[in-house]
Amino acid sequence: MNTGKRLAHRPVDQAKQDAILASARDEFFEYGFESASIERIAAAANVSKVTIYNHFQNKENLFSAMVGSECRIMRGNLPEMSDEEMPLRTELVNFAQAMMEFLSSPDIIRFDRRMAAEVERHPELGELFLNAGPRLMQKMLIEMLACEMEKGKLAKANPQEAAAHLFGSVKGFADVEWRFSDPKKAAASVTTASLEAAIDRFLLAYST
Amino acid sequence: MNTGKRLAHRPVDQAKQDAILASARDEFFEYGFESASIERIAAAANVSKVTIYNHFQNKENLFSAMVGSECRIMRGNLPEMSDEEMPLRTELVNFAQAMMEFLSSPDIIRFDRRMAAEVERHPELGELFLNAGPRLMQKMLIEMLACEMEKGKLAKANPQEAAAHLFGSVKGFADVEWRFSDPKKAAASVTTASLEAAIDRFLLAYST
DNA sequence: GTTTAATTAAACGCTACCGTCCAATAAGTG
DNA sequence: CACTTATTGGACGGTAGCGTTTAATTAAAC
Repeated sequence: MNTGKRLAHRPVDQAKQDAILASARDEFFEYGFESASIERIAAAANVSKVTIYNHFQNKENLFSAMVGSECRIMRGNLPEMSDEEMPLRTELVNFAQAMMEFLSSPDIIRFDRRMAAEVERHPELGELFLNAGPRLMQKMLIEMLACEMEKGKLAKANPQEAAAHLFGSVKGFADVEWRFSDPKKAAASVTTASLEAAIDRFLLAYST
Repeated sequence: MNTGKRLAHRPVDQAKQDAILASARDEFFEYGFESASIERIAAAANVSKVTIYNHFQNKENLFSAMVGSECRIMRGNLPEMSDEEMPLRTELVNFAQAMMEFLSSPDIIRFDRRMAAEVERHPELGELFLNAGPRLMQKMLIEMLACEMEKGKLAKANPQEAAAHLFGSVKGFADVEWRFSDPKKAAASVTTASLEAAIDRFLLAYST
């Protein structure tokens, strides 16, 4: 009796799978879904085209798998709340800083730019992305603010709204510039000072 | 002697030019630059392929011309400040409302989604878009707030920063949802109440 | 060493599009 | 009318990619 494993076979080469997904990411992000070439992906991954088709059936599946994989990675890299007790302002500044650094990183911007276009043809991947990134960050922020309201450090208010105000104020016009201009130039425009100014205005608006 | 006009010729059919640009917009926005088909554009515009090449030389030029044309249109549709005197809060709410309606319109979202992707390959078009839309709106807001600060209705502060805070607070998380989820669903989430809440917090943070 | 499945290289038929060329026609001006 | 230019349809060579097939090779399990 065997335990469900097939008995004699050559196992899948996991390294190749990873290489395929990585090449697929580069190719799809560079050219977009429609004009990405599976043959280039295969070549870049040092893999036969047939191997790709064996595992992913077609372009759609490969793209979905790639996006899923990238979402998992992004999820793991999300900025986290620190556990230590610290003054509210410090806590907010730290979070805002981590958030802006994350959002302005080249990988995220590339992901953002390309996914925005592909969502029209792949709506379900838009939801996947939202749930793996933006909505998670939103939830973290909401809980954090709700907690501070509970503790009386912030005026009682709708934490969902407060999170939107904080998040939005900190971003300001920056994200638009990131998306449509040279990210390097745009990223430089976010200074610690401008970030702290946003936090301070927020604290003023939500002071007890 | 003639005035620079050539004397005997068949004039360009302007209606055809417009049809070409309109079809180009639909095609490029639907498929992206790389996999848009000039032959489909020609067919959709009821025009011969040669006519397109006569006027736009190649795909790049056609794309640029289309984006330029769309930017001109967008510029004309930007929400404007009303001239009438009215209470500050009313003024801000009106502007915010117009802004959100503009930003969440299907045309703008489509434009935004596609341009984000194409900017990597056409950086100059990103600048064109920024200057025709976002940066203009930013400038309007800055001037408006600077003016109110001058009048003493708002606390003296950096108007550039204040504009970022106002703009960001009003948008909140909405634009992310617009871009990656079904715009119809997402647009519904922006209520007058949430909009007024943002304005009121802003007024609190910048009260004199 | 035998068996089984993973992987490969090469080629195939098919479809699509780019950018160009040509000969024919249409629509205005003088 | 004659003239000039815009526009057309069709065809062309060249490139490129998809998804499939085939026959051969490889790597592990037994």
